Amino acid sequence: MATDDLMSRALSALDEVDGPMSVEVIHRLVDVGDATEPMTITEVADLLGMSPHTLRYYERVGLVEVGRDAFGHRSYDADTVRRLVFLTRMRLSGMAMRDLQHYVQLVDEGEETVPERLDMLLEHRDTIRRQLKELTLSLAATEYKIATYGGRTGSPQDRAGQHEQEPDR
Amino acid sequence: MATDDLMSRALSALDEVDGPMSVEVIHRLVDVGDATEPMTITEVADLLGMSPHTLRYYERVGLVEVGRDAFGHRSYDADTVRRLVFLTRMRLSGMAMRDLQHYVQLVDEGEETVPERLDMLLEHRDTIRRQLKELTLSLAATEYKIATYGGRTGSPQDRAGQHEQEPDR
DNA sequence: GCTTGCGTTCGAGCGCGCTCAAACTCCTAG
DNA sequence: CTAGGAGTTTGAGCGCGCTCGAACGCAAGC
Repeated sequence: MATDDLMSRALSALDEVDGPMSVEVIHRLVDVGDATEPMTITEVADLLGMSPHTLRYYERVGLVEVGRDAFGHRSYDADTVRRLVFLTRMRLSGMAMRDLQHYVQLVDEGEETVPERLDMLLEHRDTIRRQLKELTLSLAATEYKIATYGGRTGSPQDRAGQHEQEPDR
Repeated sequence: MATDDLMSRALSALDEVDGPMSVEVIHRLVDVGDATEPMTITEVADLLGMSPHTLRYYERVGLVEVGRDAFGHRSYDADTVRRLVFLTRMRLSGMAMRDLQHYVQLVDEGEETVPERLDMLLEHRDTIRRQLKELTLSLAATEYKIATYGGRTGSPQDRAGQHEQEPDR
């Protein structure tokens, strides 16, 4: 999955984020750069864990419009950064570029598209939930196999159910 | 993510799977076709939610060896199916084909590669855990935006924290 | 005997999401 | 004055994981 790419990049930056899912965390997701100075492309790239190349690409395909400063360099204002944070979140959870393009098009069309946007979000929420299920199953399978190999999983139910039946083949 | 592809296929089949993560569930993951008759390619494809094309492709790249019956048709025995179930689980959780190829090569090399296999699994377990974190964040962001749009999320903390600050832009 | 269906092999093609190279502009520091 | 560094545009290229088409084989049913 190309999502995988994005994901793996984002994951490295995630290691220290732990603790409870709180409103505060959600705000970190949504309110980056709240009423702050415009940012350069590399600053935004660093913030989002992506390359300037990718940011230009997102602009090219119409996901964001970005202003220029006096030198012709891109200047990302707070709103644009917020949108990019949102888009990155959606990408990370597997929403296709195609769908994101559709979504921002709806946004540009105005308030009467809110219901359709809502539908997209609801559907995507379900997709994420299913992904969570799948991943949880994969995690269980992985830990199961780790257990059959006799490894310390570091998980709660560590040494449970090793009845030696040749892990692989 | 190409993983996305596989995932989305698998997800549709997942809708009815609910309830607690139990040993029973894990066994469903690992012990499909326990000591049963060999299966045809389409049977296995249906079981795994993938196409016969993809199964042939997996064989081509060396992930499995598959015997033939009297007609030259592929015949998947229980061990092979088990391996495919495992491989599919790993793919679904984002392990690269390259890594899976390496893994099965290690399996073929024998018992002395168990430590390296274990390392791979431990690392992959961590990857899955990070993905779960990421997805959880994305889910929160999605639900937050749904809330700002005034939609019923169907989630516990539905109408919490709508302070109207234009969802998008 | 001929069609239908399910399988085979082989190589090529494709969609996605980036990723990069080349040639260029502009500003700043030494 | 020159060199370095950060940015720009455009179009092309790439890696991944399938996915497909074409030509063929074999068996069962009408």
